[in-house]
Amino acid sequence: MPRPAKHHPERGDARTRLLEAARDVIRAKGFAATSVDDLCKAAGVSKGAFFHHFETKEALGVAAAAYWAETTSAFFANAPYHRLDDPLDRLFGYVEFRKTIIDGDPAEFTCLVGTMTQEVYGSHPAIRDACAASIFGHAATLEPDIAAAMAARGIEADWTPASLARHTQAVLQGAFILAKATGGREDALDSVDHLKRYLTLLFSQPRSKGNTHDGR
Amino acid sequence: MPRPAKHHPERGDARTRLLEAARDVIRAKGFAATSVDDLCKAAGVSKGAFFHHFETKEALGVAAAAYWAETTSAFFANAPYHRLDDPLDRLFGYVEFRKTIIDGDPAEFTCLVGTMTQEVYGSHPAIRDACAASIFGHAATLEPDIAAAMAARGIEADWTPASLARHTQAVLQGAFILAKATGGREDALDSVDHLKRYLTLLFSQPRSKGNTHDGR
DNA sequence: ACGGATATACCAACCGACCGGTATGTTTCA
DNA sequence: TGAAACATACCGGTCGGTTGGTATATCCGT
Repeated sequence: MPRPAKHHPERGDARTRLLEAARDVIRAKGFAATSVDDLCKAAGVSKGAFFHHFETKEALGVAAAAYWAETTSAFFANAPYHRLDDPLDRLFGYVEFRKTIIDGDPAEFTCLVGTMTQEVYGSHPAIRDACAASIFGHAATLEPDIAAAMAARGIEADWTPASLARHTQAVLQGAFILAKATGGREDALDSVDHLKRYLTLLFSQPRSKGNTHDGR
Repeated sequence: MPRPAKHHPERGDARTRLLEAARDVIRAKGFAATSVDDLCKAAGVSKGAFFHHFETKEALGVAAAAYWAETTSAFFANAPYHRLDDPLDRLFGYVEFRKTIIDGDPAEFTCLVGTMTQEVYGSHPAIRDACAASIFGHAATLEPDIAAAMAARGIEADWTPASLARHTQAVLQGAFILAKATGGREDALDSVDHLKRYLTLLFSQPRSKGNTHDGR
């Protein structure tokens, strides 16, 4: 039985399909509850193919986290808010963009690496590290705008751009948990609104000199 | 449903030991990765005892969430910050108290029901509901102090005490994820500090409606 | 240009261990 | 003595992972 093969491209077809299946199924069921057979069925691939591309299930977890980091960073890099001139506007644009993503089922808008981190941080350090790299790498992309916004407004703070960037991720991850708990999006959106309000207050609260500017 | 009387209360009965084992093991390994045998071994009881007290593993998950709600609510109810006179002081006392708890290994200070929610929200609705009841029940205990603090300072806000209370839980849950990702507590503590700063800014806002933040 | 060696990409069948759960007791105590 | 509180042995199914194989693509000496 000759099967259609197309294997010169660097990344095989089955591998990508497995990674996409992992992204979807693990977000819905969690890493531990997702069996290799689940993944193979979702990807339309045999078990032999799975272990051809990934040494172990753990290795797939690591690759899935890396794939997530790749695809999401491209996704955010192409988002429209980057075209805004003011750094602070871009920061608010990011948060607003995150809000627009929160739609549909939690399995569709929540964070793969956040979910996996919480589940496997103790038992699969390799996956945990790959997830951490994704989370903190994404947070780091916010730092330049935060730093520029602070500089533009002469803000002297007892917090760093890095800590605020990571805090935004904490709020988002926590919002996802609330959304999963209720099954709805409202509490998550409310929490992101609180984050927006925090940013508004932070950047309209001159610590050093009285600078009067528009609140937004 | 009601607890049977203890016949021979030496060292606590098997049911409680299983619940405590569930609290510890599930926080470290997650619900799905924790087997019934794991729980029995950790609790020092036989498998027969497990299924004598819990119909299924899912039923144990529900009971573990309820046990968590019970024990944590007693824990917070006895915390010293409740003795403060001012409602806002009690709110900050709560947050500060949460900070002091963040110590040791993540498995020791993170939230059982937050972890379980994220993992089983899709596959075990009964557990998810029990976890949600614990999370939102705990958040609700903060509402009276928030409302009183708002009233005392004449704050008219576009947010409700309930939404702020839930936001505090979102930040804490998100902070736990950061802690699990890094293995350390610093990012978690930083995030809670941002929450404290947010509360400070919120409650030092001008009390009249003439403030300029549009928050959108 | 061509055949063979080699490597890649995949598949179906299979394996031992372990999973959640059960059947059948034995002990403990009101 | 009866029921609740445990314990032991076991079951069918599923788990992550292995085995042995096939079809195709690429390289290379001739």
